[in-house]
Amino acid sequence: MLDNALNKTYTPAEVEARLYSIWEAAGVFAADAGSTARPYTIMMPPPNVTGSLHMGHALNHTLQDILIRWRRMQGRDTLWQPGTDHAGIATQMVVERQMAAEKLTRHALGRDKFIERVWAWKAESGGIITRQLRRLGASPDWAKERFTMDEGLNRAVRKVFVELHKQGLIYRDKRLVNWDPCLHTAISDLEVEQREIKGHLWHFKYPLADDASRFITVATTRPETMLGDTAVAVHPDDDRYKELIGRMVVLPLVGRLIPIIADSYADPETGSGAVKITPAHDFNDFEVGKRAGVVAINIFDRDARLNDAVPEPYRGLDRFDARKKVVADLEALGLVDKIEPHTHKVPHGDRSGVTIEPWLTDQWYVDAKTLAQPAIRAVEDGRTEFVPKHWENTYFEWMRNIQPWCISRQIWWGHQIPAWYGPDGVVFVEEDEKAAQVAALNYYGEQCVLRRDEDVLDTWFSSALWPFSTIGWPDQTPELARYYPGDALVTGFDIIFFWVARMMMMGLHFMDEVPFRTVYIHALVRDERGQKMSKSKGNIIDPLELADEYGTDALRFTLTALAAQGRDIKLAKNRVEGYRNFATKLWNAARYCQINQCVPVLGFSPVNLNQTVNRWIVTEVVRTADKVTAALEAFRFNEAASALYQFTWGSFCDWYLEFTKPILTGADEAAKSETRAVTAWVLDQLLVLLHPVMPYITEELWEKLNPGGIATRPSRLIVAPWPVYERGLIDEAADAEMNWVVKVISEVRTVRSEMNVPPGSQIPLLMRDTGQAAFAHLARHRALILRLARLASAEVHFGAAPTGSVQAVLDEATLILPLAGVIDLDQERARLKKEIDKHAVEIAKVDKKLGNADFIAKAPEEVIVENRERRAAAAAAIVKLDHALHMLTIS
RNA sequence: GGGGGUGUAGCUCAGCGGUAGAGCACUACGUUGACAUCGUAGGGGUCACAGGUUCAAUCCCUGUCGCUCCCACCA
Repeated sequence: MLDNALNKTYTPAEVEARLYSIWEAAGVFAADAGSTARPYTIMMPPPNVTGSLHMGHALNHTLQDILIRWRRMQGRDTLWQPGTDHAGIATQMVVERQMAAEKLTRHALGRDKFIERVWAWKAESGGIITRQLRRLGASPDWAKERFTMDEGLNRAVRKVFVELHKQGLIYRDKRLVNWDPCLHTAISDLEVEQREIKGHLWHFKYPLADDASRFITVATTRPETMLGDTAVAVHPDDDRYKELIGRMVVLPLVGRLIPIIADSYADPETGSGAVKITPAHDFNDFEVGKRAGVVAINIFDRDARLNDAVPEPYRGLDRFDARKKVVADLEALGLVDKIEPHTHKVPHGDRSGVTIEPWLTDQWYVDAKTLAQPAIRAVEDGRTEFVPKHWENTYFEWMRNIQPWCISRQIWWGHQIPAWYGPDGVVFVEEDEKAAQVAALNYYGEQCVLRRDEDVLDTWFSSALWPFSTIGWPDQTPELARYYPGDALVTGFDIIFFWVARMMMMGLHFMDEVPFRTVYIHALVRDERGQKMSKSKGNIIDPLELADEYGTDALRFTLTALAAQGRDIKLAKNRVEGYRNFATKLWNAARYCQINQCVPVLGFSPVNLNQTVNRWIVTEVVRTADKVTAALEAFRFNEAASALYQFTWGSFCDWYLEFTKPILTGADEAAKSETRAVTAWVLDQLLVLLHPVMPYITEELWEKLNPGGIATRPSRLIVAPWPVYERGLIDEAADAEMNWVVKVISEVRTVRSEMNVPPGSQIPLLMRDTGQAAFAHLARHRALILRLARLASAEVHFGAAPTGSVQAVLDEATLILPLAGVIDLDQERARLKKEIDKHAVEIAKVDKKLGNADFIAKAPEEVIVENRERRAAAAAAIVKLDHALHMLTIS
């Protein structure tokens, strides 16, 4: 028993590591495919192997863990599938940066050696993030941990690629891509971010070929691209230029003759109304060029330096140097019409941060448009639901306008594309080289050397398969049958397009069923001023530092309490501090219970209780459990947290534990033992309800408060059953009685404060004998009434034969209070008069408005007269008056 | 240009047809035998603004303004 005595405070650091390893060793996180229980599945968004835990992860995984722990306690067979993502570009960058310090480049090392090195790095550092998730208390099925590049997932990726290719849903195409000149790879539209840049708009004059004295003026923000111009476009209806359509201009600096073409893309209202066309380096121009049948001239190399397609003086120049030179040279020729300051959005690579160039290359694409159709319908039909609902708009908007998805990347770290080229460039897409050889043999009729495509797939390609690839697909495993589709997906809105949409497409295509029923989109965590946390702003709050300082449970509770739907989370440190205090409060309540020998009683059931206060707290427990369960079902995490907080601190600590003190120190042994048993029971229920949010402190208390072990009480809270109560436990009468008590107490307090009763002195509180037969149960409430009086520093005199129901007695108490002879009636009258005068004008209006002149006019006098004996009536009248005034202000 | 979100106490935010809520901060008093405190009470709000629907609007509708996010585009 002594071993389990609670220290004065809770020390998180001590218990967290110990309890986590106990849980993990006990295997309670593991899903059980052989179980008969209903499964509940959450696919963890795999964090990048390069990652370290930030506040977004902390929120994301806390919420998932709450759901998983809660469902586990409900008896569901939970699978929380963990894993990490190989994060192609990000990881490659990390390793290359490391190598740069050793003056090494990946090209010097060679592909195989480089990849070896990345694997070595992964082996060394890849576990950081999962260790950090453990510290958060996350309880996924670690034994099933996967990596997007492990063998099983590789196989799934290859199979998906090959099948989609055979179905014509993956194809190779030459078109403009977003080229990252720093990373030397194409990236998808989603990996491009537009940044506002203060630049210039240069207006150049292009002379007409057949009349060098006439010019057509074009404007550009990227002067260097003029070296690749192959046309000038004007609007077909633009009268200024109609006669020029079909004539040629001489492209300055280059000398190339290029046509003036008509295309409605040219906006007569913008600039000069004429626009230069550079098909190889602008997405719009590419389309215009295609329509007009003009050639596309590529003027950049992969570093975005000018290549040999431009005149000699510009060759090899960086694009920005070339820009300066082009402007200077045109200026020298007098061909610069004007230069205006111009602010515009410029595409940047989200990883490299450099300006992206549209560049003409061969890449692999997914026909997203086709795959999107079933994915759109699934959400329309409600087979998958977003919470909050409005994110469905975002999803639809993007899916309905979806563009081909460029999936090839010119990097080394990732899933190498399973495509092999024959000597003549014919491509064979197969799951492995052997199959490709067979296909080639069939095609050529002889063995030949095949060259594998060097590119790798976009990281998100493999993540898109996560919901089924991790549980066995393409094999038909029991896990695949049991855990697909998942129940909930918990993620941030920033990856709805990157990940959620693509899982929907792939899941529906290959599994013929949505990958998850509900997508819960949570908010972004910002700093306390509402700024996005970022390294460059230096406003990052490290979740693990907070966990060190205040305890993991306090951090988890904070995030939960702030996770309201529809608003970003502004995280302030003092919130965490507040919830640390909450943990301390809980700890001390438990300590109080222990000191008072409130220990769980074998076979105890909270029915047939004698003490009102006990029936009341049981009622509160049931209501709180209902609220928490309903809140979790609706993903309203903050409501769950708030119900738990209010119950724990308000109902349990402030009211129940205070009210029962007189009982516990009193002489009524039956009442005492009942109260002890109920107190212990309530605390147990509370620990159960709090466990999903605050797993550590609750588990620790569960253990400490159960020294002997009770057969019916699970030894570990993590596997304790989530409560389902009998409706009969709700006792409305007890609830009403307690409300009366509370009301009386507040009445006494009000009187005290209004009468300026000096501290320490007492108000006599008389309990009038109603003259009826004594009720036995009044005696039961004696302690309660005494407690009430003590709280109010009142003195209680029981009549010779206390009678009536508790409520009746308390009712009498309110009536008798003012008769104690301490109230200064003149003072009271003046106070009321002042109150009424203050609202005289309004009263008159109310009077008219309500046609209730009689009551209002007489109210003051009557109220005061009545009040000489019944202060409560006066209070009621004031309330009525206030109500009337309120109605008035509305009208 | 298109689409969201949001505007409630000094701060951070809940609530969302029926007399305005919490935490923190502030003030006063009380507490050191569960509580690195805790308790009780208090001050503090035309619920952004203007219309509309309703017996009744912070809540629903329309519009305006502010802040913010996403997507597209600006030669």
